[in-house]
Amino acid sequence: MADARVGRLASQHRDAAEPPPVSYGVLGRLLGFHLRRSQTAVAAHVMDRVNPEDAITPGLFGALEVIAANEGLAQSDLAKAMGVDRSSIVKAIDQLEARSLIQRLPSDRDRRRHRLCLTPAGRATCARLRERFLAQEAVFLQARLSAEEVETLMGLLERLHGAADPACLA
Amino acid sequence: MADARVGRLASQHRDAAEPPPVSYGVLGRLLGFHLRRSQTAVAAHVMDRVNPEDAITPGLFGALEVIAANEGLAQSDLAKAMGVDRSSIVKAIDQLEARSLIQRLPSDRDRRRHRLCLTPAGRATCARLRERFLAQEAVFLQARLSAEEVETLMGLLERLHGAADPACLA
DNA sequence: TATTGTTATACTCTATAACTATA
DNA sequence: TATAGTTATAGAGTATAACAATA
Repeated sequence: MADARVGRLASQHRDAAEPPPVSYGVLGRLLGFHLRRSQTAVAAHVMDRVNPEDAITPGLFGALEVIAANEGLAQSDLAKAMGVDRSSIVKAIDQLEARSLIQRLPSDRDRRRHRLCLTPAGRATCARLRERFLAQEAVFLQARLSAEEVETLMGLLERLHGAADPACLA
Repeated sequence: MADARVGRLASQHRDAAEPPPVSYGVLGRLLGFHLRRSQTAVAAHVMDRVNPEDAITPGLFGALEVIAANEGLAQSDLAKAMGVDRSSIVKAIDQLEARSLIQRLPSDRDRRRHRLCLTPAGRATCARLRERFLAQEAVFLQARLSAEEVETLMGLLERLHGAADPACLA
């Protein structure tokens, strides 16, 4: 998902109106279209500036951050929080563990469960990435929206999906 | 799961709060997170009610709609409009053509190009899907936001990505 | 030389189903 | 029986690189 299209639109071989005035039809009135394009644009911007050092994806950082905010949670809980099947989490956990950012620790209450915990290195990396993601999103957003508009947008999106953060108050 | 018999199993680790109060940490302040969750939620809602009859995806409908709004455009133009590589479009076009919704017609100006055009059936299907997508998005949105808030949201997202519709005025 | 469509290939993300070990 | 983690597998969706035909 590199999406590094910073390249030029080289075709200058025609006269005046080069860019084909393609119409999006009804897509301009479909929220799903705008959501997808916006999500892609933000992810591409952040990935282009965060990835080089850490080779991390937004999804992988999301998992790391949720583990950091809920140390000791089980993989099933993480999957539920991320809105994916528990089988889809395994490889992500594998990657984070292979980088020594997290550990699967045994639970003594229930020997089926793995308690997901950050390593000291994981805590440091997570803290660094957290600032990186916040900072780079800010760069992207500040070029396009006012601070107030960003707040409005966040609030509307939060109401759109149900995955708000009831425990974020703590 | 209808948890009718609470007395038996419910006491282990399900004492007071049934849903694990997982915190999302900083994700709640990251627009990328909210965009992804919202996009997934809208797509799932629409897919669940549009798909059964037509077996179409938002992406496939998007391609169909752009072709409908720009009949005769080339595959490269469609790819550019959709924001993907031209090689990624081929299979989508194949599918739409296999369902007899569109045709690849030869261009007499440039024999490398294929002019993408809808069949009569494609025009009918596109019109039907267009209403379906609009209607089902409306169902989803009306349960969550006011009409004014939807307008605000659309406007903000449109400014977030650059893929606005300059020709949508027509 | 550059562009269009195409193919081969690979990689990511995701889901389903089945397995195991626990509970 | 039900749950937690895992594996195998499959299917979208995307990208890169190379190719033939054409410009």
